[in-house]
Amino acid sequence: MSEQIKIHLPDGSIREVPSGTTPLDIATSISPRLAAVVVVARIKALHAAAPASTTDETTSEDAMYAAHDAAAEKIVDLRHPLTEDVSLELLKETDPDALKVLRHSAAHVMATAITELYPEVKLGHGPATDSGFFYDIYREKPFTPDDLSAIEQRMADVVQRDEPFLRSYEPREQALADYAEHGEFMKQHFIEKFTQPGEEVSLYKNGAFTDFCRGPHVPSTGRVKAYKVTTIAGAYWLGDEKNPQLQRVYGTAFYNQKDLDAHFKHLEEIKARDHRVLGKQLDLFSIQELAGSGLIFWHPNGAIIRKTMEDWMRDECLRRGYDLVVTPHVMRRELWQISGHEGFYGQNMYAPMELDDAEYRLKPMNCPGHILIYKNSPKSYRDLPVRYAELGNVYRYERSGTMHGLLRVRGFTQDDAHIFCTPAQIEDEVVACVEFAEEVLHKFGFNEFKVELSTWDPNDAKHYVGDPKDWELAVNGLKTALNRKNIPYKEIPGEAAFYGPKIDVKLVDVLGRLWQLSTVQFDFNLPRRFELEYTGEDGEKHQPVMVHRALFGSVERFFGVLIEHYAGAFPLWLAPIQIGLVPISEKHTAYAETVKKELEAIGLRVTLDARNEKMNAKIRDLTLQKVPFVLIMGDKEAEAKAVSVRTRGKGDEGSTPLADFLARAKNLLETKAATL
RNA sequence: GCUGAUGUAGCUCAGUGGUAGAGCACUCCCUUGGUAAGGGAGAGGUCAUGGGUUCAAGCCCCAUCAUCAGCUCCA
Repeated sequence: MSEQIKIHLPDGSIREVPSGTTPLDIATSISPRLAAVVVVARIKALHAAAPASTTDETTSEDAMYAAHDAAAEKIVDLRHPLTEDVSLELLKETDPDALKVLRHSAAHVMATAITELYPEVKLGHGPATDSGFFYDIYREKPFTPDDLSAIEQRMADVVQRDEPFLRSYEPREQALADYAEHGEFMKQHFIEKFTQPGEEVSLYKNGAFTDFCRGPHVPSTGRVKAYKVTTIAGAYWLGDEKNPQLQRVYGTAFYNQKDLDAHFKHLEEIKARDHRVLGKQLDLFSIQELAGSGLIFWHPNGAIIRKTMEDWMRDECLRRGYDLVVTPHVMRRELWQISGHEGFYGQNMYAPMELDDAEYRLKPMNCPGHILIYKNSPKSYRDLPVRYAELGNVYRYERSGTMHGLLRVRGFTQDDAHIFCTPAQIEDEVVACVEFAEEVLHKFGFNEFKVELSTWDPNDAKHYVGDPKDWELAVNGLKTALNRKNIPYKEIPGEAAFYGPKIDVKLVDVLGRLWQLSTVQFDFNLPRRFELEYTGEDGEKHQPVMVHRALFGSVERFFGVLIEHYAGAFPLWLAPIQIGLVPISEKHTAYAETVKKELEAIGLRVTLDARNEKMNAKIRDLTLQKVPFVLIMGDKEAEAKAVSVRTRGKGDEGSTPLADFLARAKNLLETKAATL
């Protein structure tokens, strides 16, 4: 151990220390105060060979456990002995990586509490998540809310004891035997999966609690200062619904109470933006138990927004060279057999219904309908590309537990289009679709998005139609288009539609959440299945290819995301009530009526609150309805033909001539401004 | 579909086996007001649905439906 190693610190200094020195030693040597606040260390080997990448095809489960070890840069315990030249960064509580470590440690603290309270449980795994941590527990009896608070209280004891997290190693066979003896089938599985025979396995021990774990951890349980056990939910062992279900106990943790409070405040904010909550408050839509779950009723306030969105979309399609079509909701079963939907998508379709001697099925997609229109008359290469667009209502069977407000429903409207073109035209058409998608997102106030390219999984070929050569061609077509637009994208194998690969545009909302909406898909299969043709320049018959695209994706889902993005405070052009009029007393109502007429004349939706109420009450009610402009008028305004303007989010702006306000509103309306 | 929780007035929610409650919203009356709630009165409920236990069920038990948090699956 007399060998010296060099430690490079972030300030550029280099320390020469004996091998085996720990980050904690170094922190202490810098300053004892630093040692007290430091939590973990980030190190990077300076000369070592690149870490051996065991295999490229890691499952998500592998990745979950391998993440730390695979990275050239890694996070280690403060007690981790350093044995080679490294760059070392001591992480304080404020580092995001340090927070992850804390949460992982909090999961151990929770597991400690749980095993103390309920010795009969078997442990699964307990990782940190984006917003906290969980631990999967197997126990015959479900945990009750009382159990959760008992667990939380016991955690306080564990924290109080301030037990150090100590790493140790044990022969694999020994660990396996120990776990087998206690019936810890999940731990056995993890050891078998993540370690090799003959290896030593890594264990972490705090007090009497030991867990198979790669770490790293904070120095001791006392560091877990602010935490909460939040909820419990079922989770399948290894994510497979054929396996037994575990109880996943969720919690979250922070280094201090202030951050924990802020976290819950943030959750409150998210809840206040919840489209289901706002949908009720603003009377936008409802779901009726009598009608069935996953089916949306658009109330007047929601329907007027929808109309505005749809009008814009139709106009935009026409402007971009699409033709509008409308196709039926139910079509004969044979059609769905030919298209392949019955075979590849049947699980998601409503059951067939019998009418006369034929069977019909509700449409889950619009493509076959558009194909029939294409086939209805012969096409020449001069006609291509043919672009059919429809706001088509589709119905898909979703399992009962999966519905979620407007975001996951059984009946919805797709702004669907199918482009029939020659192979040579694909690239231009795909580029045009992606540009159109960008325009849609910008128009509705979303400025950030991410692009994914979903390809097939050749190992799972039975879920897809077509042969590998075509798939490769199609994927390359989409890639070329994306590259031409210089759009960065992430490739995701196994996520393609059954008939072809797709480009998914995921938008990022104002809270940074990702939503899957727009999609552009390539399809060579349906043209083949329906024997589509066009006559080429050479007079011969050729087969067109198809591009499917939906930009809102689902009008329902897009609307749901829009509600959350704007927190219900829609820009003027979309707001159901655009202007609220408040006469100060009843004697000003007549003047308000004349103002209302003038505003309506330029196409504004106006509400006049003529109730027998004080103006403050009226202002409050209109404000809670998130009306963009509230115009208040009394004697002064009536005399001067003016209005007193109250702008949403800004408040009182004082009196202004009515003509000026009309010009301002007109401008916002005509430009469809994304804010106010 | 699975695990757990929840379902009471239009909305938000109290109500631990003995005559269904509050606030807001609604209707009427009084009040006629300068930038987020004026005062009073009234009306409104097969306690999700269907069974069961009990002298007695909103409350306890079973089933179904729906919602919520997850899991799984997807626009």
